[in-house]
Amino acid sequence: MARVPMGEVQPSEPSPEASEIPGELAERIRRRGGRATIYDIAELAGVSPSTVSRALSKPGRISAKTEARIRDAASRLSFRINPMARALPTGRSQTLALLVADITNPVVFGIVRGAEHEAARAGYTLVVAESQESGETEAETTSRLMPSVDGIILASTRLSDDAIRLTAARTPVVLINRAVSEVDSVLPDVEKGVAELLNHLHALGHRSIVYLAGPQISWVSGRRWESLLDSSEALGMAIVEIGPTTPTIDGGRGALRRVLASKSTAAVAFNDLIAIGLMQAAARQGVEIPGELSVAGFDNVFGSELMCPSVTTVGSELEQAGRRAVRVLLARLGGDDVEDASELLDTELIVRESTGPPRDV
Amino acid sequence: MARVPMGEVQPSEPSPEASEIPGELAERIRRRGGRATIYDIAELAGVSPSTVSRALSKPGRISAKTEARIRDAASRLSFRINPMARALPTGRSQTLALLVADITNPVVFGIVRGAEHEAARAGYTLVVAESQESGETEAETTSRLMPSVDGIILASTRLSDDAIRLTAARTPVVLINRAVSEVDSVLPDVEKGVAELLNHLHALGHRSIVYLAGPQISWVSGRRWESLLDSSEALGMAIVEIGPTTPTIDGGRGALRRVLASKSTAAVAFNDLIAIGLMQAAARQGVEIPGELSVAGFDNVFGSELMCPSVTTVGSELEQAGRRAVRVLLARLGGDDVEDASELLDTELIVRESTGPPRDV
DNA sequence: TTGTAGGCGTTATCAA
DNA sequence: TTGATAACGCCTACAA
Repeated sequence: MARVPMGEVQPSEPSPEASEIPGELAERIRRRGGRATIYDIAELAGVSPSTVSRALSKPGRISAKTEARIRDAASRLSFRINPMARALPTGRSQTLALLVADITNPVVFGIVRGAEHEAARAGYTLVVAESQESGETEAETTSRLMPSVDGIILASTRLSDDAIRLTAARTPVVLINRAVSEVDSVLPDVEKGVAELLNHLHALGHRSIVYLAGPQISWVSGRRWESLLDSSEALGMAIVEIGPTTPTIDGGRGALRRVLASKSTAAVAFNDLIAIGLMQAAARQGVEIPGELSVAGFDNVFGSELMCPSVTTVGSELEQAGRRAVRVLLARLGGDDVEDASELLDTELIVRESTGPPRDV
Repeated sequence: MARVPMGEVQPSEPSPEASEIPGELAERIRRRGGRATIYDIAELAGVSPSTVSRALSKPGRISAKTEARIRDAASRLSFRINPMARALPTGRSQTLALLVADITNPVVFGIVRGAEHEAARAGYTLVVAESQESGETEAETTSRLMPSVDGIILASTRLSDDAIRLTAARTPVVLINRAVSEVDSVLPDVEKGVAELLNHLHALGHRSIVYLAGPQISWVSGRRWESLLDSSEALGMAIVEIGPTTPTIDGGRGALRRVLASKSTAAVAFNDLIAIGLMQAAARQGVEIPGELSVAGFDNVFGSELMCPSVTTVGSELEQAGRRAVRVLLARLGGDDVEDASELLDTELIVRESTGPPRDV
């Protein structure tokens, strides 16, 4: 805080004790837009640029005194390392990409938040991009992003297994909600939640179920169907799959007729959005829920609780999925062992108002 | 598609007609991880690297024939420019940052989507980060991101005017939902929507209103309050402001008691989330909505329509806000005139079920 | 522990 | 129109 009066010191002779920056240096930095480089620090601290580089990037491999002097100089110049300049020799941008099918789908909020926080915690930056449910857009976006990120997280990807393996061969990839051999993935324990759901429906008295599938290309939709099939067989319930459906509220709205046509007493939708749409259409047509039709969804999305009746759903740990995907990616990048990559994320049934006993039982 | 049989041509002599790559070159590229550089293209096309650079970055300033040859070579090597390498001399990363207070707040979905699409359309990458409603985190994130982006969009920022001006002085900044002199911003036409809302409430018979404010630091909350004040004065209605409240469902839940204590017949919440929380708390306490209390929110967030009763709200063009913020930023970067930056985004009242005539009128 | 020198892939300046 | 050549800011052998 003590300011040295101008002119009392020779500005040309930098004195490490004074909190003042030689005019010439200051001028040079100013002209450069205020951004100091390691050369400036080196000059101010009276060492070589490489020493500065070492001090800043791998602390400890340098004499404590020198390091302190360098840190001091760096902060006096409010130095911020230039990520691009660092990325050039290292090939590392400290950036991760997260690709989602639809940014406005509430399912991704949790994933994005978890991933962003975990990335920031590790000093990484997260780029979020949207494929709009299109494999083509996704492929394009992926290859556009690839050169500038160190790794990619594919959430609910619409790519083919081969396409995924191909990009995984060029850059580290972690999948969320999709399994492909040889590629890391973060998966929910679908079986558990589905079993809970079907037990619930069975206990209510339902014996026939219709599964309203998501997009044809959706791997999760397939998984959920398989699980439902297993569970319903075990319980001796009838089940049919109809679809595919766009995984949006609109998609759900358009599917009511086919659902009713199945004469099932309960409908399980691929996700909450579809379930909500289905319920809205039902309300409009005077179909009582859950009296005439029980409805359940997946994901425990924001809004499923607000809906009336509120939506019974199989929730999973979205935020956790995002966090773990980043951790797995960083572990790969660091050459570390990939943690519990194969461990499934917990999943659980959340019973709300959209499921109840079938009227005619 | 016609493949030249191996060995029929001298691999050392690249022939532009053949779709084949000299072994030595291919080998070098392979060793580098498959990523070709402009040097590789230069070699393959028989020109100098600088010519390649020109051909690829500013098409037209080169002979058509040479350019074609270069493009051909580039695609044969499936060349992708290295963004970091380009960023070094130009100082441009082709990346924009979008800072939001809370990623899981549905208000931001639209903004993020609009911004992401507009950015992608212009060949830019969008980085999304969250400040978690904290000015400190926001300042830190901003300065962390600053060196690696060409511009920053601050949506619902929690920074002080001075802090904003300071960062705007170092890097292009566009504000969404916040006005600060000398800084570009994208703003909604608050007055219009608020006037519509108060006219609606007045017509229903309400004469006393309570405004449940958002965070103290929220500029929008202040703007909304000012507007409400203006409109209610004009209509001769009583109005009081209470708060501040966390702009979440939980925040709204906790505010019911104070709202009821005001004895107003209608509550206007800072945003839909607060309105929803308020309504949930009311339902739990048996307070009938809209019979005993009318409730309205802002933003027309996903979920406000699902809630029951569904929420009357003042909606604004979120996606449009994101798009325009990016456009303004890019215009600044390009030195172009900033378009309709001062033009306000439309805002409109969406009447739903949470507002109705007060019971005792 | 520190400094020297060369390279990362691109753009930009200046000649040719 | 094209080609050398020198940045851009940092990292990293290698040498001292």
